[in-house]
Amino acid sequence: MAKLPFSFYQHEDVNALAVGLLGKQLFTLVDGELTAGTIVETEAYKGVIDKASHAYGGRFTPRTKVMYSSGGLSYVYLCYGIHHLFNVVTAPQGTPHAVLIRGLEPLIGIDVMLRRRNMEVVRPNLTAGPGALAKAMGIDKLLNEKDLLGDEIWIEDTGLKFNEETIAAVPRVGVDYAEEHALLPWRYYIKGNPYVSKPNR
DNA sequence: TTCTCGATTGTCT
DNA sequence: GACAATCGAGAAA
Repeated sequence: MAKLPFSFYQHEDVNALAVGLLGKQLFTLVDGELTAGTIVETEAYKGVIDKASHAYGGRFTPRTKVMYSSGGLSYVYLCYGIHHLFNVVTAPQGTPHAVLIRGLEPLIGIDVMLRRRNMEVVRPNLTAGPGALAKAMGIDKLLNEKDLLGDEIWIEDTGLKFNEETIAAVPRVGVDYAEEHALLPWRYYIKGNPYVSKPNR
């Protein structure tokens, strides 16, 4: 087991990176409690040319500035005033690409995840969906702008590989406002995995 | 300063 | 299947 190196996050091709993150393991150490899970669903957000991205058109604000940093940082933000969503910042400095983690298969600290989610038994909705998994992993805005090579939140390579035919590429969720970009198949997931989120609507 | 609305989820009908 | 919850970023003034 080894943390993904700095170089992993520097690729310009955010779509390839979103696929590459599938099967990797996301760890958090929050309040002394270790949790981890396998990434089974991601979405690519392609910087300034992507209408669904917060950095579309080169928008540079206090919130989005972390996306312009060199890859390998976390980008956590609050959505709908309720849910924290966790992104991996990618690409070299100046290119605001990011990958949203949407689905996670629990591995370590499942009891901790259940407590954080106020659940009794493990069901797929424990960590299926970006808001749900962030809560289960203890991710909130305090984990924004963290170095993914640090000891609070990081990603490890397990050597797990998937055949191309087990990876689905479909349009992203919840970005209808992005017009023609809403149709781009930049959502990736492991076919058949129960921890893949269900599109609402 | 004020106003609008969202990369969602859980609950109720 | 419809809808409320809830708050801060971003834009306009």
